[in-house]
Amino acid sequence: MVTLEELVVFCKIRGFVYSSSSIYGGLKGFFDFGPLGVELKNNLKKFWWKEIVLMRDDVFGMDCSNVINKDALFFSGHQNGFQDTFIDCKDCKCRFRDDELKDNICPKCGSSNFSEPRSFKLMMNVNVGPVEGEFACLRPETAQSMFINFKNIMDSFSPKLPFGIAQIGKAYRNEVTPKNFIFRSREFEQMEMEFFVEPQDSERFFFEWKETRMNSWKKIGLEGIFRDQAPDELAHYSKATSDIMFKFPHGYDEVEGIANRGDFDLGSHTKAQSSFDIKAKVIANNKSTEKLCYNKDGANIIPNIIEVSAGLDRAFLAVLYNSYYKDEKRTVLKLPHCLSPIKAAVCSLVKNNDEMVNFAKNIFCSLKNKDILPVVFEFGSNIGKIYKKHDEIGTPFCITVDHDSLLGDKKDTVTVRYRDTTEQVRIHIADIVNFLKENL
RNA sequence: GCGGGUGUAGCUCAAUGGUAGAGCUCCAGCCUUCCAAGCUGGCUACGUGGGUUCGAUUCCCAUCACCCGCUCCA
Repeated sequence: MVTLEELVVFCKIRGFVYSSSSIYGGLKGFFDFGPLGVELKNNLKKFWWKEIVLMRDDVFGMDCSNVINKDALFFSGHQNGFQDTFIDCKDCKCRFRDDELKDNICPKCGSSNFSEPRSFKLMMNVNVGPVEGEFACLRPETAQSMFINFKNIMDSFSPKLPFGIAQIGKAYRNEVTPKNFIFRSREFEQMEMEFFVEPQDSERFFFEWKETRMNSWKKIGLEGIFRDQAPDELAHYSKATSDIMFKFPHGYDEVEGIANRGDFDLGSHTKAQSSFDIKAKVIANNKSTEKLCYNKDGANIIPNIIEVSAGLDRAFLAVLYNSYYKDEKRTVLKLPHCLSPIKAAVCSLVKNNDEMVNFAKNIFCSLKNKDILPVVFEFGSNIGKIYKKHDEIGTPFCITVDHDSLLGDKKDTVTVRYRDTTEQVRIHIADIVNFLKENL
């Protein structure tokens, strides 16, 4: 199997992922997606959006701002949970939260030789407006903006439970240790859906969504395993969480979490909390301006939430890793066709024949006009090299114009080469578009 | 943030206290009827900043990035 190092090099030389700000030495935990990377990423987003929003009639899509009001993160529990002061013992190198230290003596070694207290802020603050000072945060997850838009969706669409709100977007966390390439970074993209249900239905929908999500990944060739979180590792909001894990160079790891969040989120962000029977432990809220409830048979209830939350960058890495195939002869990225960054390459067998090159160029233009995209035009001095390159980046089909295409009984035909088998078939140029539409 | 390791071309790797070589890739040209062919020519590197030294890619320090381990991962 391919190692992470090889995959990082592959991503760089083939234009999938570069480290951010690389000509200035890079920036830890940040990455730039290249021309092929952005196509693959967009294809993953398209696939998810179709599964979660377009093919259902009970999920509303949104695209919320990346900057979020600090109050939202205070009442969500993030502000308190993710800001700590740490002190390091210089003698035994252990780290303690400042509230763990009594009498300035290290519990491990008894030393009192400590570093200065250092504040760890796991959320990224951002200065909003021209006056200096911290006024807002970059969101640490896309979820909160969907919870706090609950009332807006209710007002605009009057949906009946159960229904969902979905969003794809960037989130930011000051991870202490970004690692494993794009697996853990400080700016990342999430694909999240919050599904609002009646409280008594929450367990049923939790299990239903687990199955739905696992099956969805299978459609793009990812075989995952579940890992149910133990009670003591659950996040502060969660009643139950199950992770879907895929194989990575560093082992199986989490790409998506399915969580039963109970009434924590709407309970946290609603006003008039005491007028509801909120089961979760929430912070008393005196700032929210709206009741986030649902009228069921004349009674106002707080809906429960089942969350499906996937890491797009992690899915990207999982797809690359699990599609990467290498033997003595060639490297092939066996991507599902719907994810391939380039759908087809139109090639001229040789480049010192203007008629052949122009013939191929015309096919290339016609494919573009028929919306077969992205498609590229190739005329090198060695057709084998062109095939090799497109095998590596996962292009499903190479369409090649040769001498037979120009005259004789095979005039106006081309060869189509299959990425996965290297087999070729000869088809008439009038059939290319249909062939691709049927096979992509 | 701590401890350990690493840093020479796009990639893989050499050499050297006296300003660096190769293979592959890439670009241009010639040639070529299908899976990294050949020939000719060409571009490109000592992570960054200081220090020691007549002179540093080489020694020292710092910094940045990457890897391993710890802490962390809502």
